[in-house]
Amino acid sequence: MADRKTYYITTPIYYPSSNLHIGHTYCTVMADAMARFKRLQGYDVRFLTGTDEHGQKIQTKAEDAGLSPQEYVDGVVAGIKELWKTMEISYDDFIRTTEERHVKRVQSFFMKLWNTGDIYLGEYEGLYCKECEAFWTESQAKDCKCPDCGREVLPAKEEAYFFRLSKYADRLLELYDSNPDFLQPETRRNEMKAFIRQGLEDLCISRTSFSWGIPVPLNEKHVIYVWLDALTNYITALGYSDEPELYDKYWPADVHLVGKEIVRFHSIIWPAMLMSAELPLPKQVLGHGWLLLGGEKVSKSKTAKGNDVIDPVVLIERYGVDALKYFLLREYTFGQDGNFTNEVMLRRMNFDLANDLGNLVLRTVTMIEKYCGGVVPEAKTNDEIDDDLKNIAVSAREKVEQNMDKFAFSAALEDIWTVVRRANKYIDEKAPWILAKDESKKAELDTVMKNLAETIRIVSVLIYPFMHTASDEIRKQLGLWYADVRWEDAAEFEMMYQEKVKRGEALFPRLDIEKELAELSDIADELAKNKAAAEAEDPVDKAIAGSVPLKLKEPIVYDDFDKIDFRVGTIIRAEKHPQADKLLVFKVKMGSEVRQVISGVAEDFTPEEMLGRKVIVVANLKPRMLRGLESYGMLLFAENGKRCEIVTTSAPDGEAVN
RNA sequence: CGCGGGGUAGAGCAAAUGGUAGCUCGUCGGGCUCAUAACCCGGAGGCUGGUGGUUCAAGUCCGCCCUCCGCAACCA
Repeated sequence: MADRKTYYITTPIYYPSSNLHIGHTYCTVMADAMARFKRLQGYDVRFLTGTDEHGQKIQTKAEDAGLSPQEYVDGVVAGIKELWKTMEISYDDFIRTTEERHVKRVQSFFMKLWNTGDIYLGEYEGLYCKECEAFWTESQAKDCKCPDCGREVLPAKEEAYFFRLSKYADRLLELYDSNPDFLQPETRRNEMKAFIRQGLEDLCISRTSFSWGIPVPLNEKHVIYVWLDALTNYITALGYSDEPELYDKYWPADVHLVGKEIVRFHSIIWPAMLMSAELPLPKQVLGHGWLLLGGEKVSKSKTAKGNDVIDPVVLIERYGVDALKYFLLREYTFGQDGNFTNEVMLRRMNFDLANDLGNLVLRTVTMIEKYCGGVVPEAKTNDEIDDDLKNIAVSAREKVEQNMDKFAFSAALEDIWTVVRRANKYIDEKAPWILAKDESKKAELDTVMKNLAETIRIVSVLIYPFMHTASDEIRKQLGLWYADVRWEDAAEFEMMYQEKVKRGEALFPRLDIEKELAELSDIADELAKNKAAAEAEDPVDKAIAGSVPLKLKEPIVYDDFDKIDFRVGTIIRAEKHPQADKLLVFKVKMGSEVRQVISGVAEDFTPEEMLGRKVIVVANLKPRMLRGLESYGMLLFAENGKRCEIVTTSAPDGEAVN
């Protein structure tokens, strides 16, 4: 057998600092669909995913949890693998950067770059937090405060190895220009070009400030810092440097599928390192967009936001893997950000899957059972409508291929759905229930049933890369259980003969969207609570996790706040208002000025209790008459409707409060 | 002047190399009863953010303006 063409596709290796969310799922689902598509087309596919397990953050997290870093990542990685199993991700290899095969090959790659002279020892300068023993960049450490502990960070230096990234700027620009496909979509390429033009600095590739990493071969004080460790996974997983069989077969990769935020690393650092090592470059880097929640980026710390449940496991339990995959691939256009809400998801599932596809299969199988004794008949007639259906069904395959070549999953699925919709329309045009009433129309009725069966068979092939379980179920119902799914069959119309159909359960049950929304909302609340309970070792973290937003008045801007003049004062006289039960009349000394302020706190405090107390006064409030006496300001109290506390301070009288 | 991306029917999104602005949902009206209250047909609804240019022709190319949003070296 002649060697089949190979296809090597990768996802990023994910950072297991906690469980993965719908965004990671989105990326991996795309890679999986592509891998399955290429396999169906006959390619020899290799699909790699994995985890990037080293670094400061992991080390710290593990310490907090009282585990060794390895124990910690083992736990998280087990969860990730479980998720991919649930999602039916068909990866061929899962690489962990803590595996021996990776460690030794990274060291070998490091030495390769060292020997070319592209690595040198220098000094890393950054903002250092002593407490956390971590370096931060200026943008991370806002206002010179450590983003983790909030303490001050100070400029510091440490010895570090550097890679001569700057040397490759011109070659990278040339790569983009001579090979526009290398980096897609185009907007990402423009960004990278601009980034390179503003000047590349050499890249720090080692650290001494933490130890959870791969040791630098020449110098055990250092561990290899993120990029050289992580990016090389794409070749170490293939056996680079010591087991050439897979490497020779699959490298260079056809596609590195990555999120837009790490395009830079894959399209600048990675090719530069490969150039230095004189290895072939991947054929393509594709940067996809993000799923947004209410316009914000999804983050690992959220399993749900508002009412939207974004824990893929929950969604799969309720709606199934196929429905979730379909939604992710159909709803969003590759490369662009898209908004995730429960509602758009449920609508997609209902309209496309339940109403269009599921219903088509059901009504067809039902009619074949009813009108043809459950056996797919032969086509004995033909007219223009039949031809139109056949043409649309048979020509979809090529359109899907064209769109898949561009990673336009959404458009590819749309192509498939034009077939589904045409089939539904075909039923309406042919009205088989009328044909069935007239014995003389039996031949035409048979044709309709046969053509529908063939069309659905084609659909079952076309959707296979996206929803193989649904595809299998359709084929089972059509009596095609005996036949393998073959891509080329999607271009053939006459393939079925006397298959025995069998009506099954609804492929995609129709969802009551209102009801689902309400239930998902409850689940979101539940998840938030569980999360708070489960994760809280540190009482502050617990508080943060359990935090529920306060119900507040309309937001104000700083200028509004700045208009208020708060002053510190001392109550030097306190007495009851002669004409009001609830009011106390105070004389408040604020530095040079003494003024009268009336407060409605007579039910909470006696004049004696208030005398001599330090208070905070809203000093520029317009004076107001209260039962015949003027009040020149207000005092601050904390209150909950029942009980009242003075807001106080020990600062000198007259001072401004901000 | 840091870099970059958007602004298209009520909503959410599409529109290689410029050539009658499409899709899904919603809405209004109709059809059908095989089917998961589903399916099919038709209508209404857009000066494609604004403005000035290039062109026989601009959502698409160029200038300026308004506006929303990402990124700035460990978040898919």
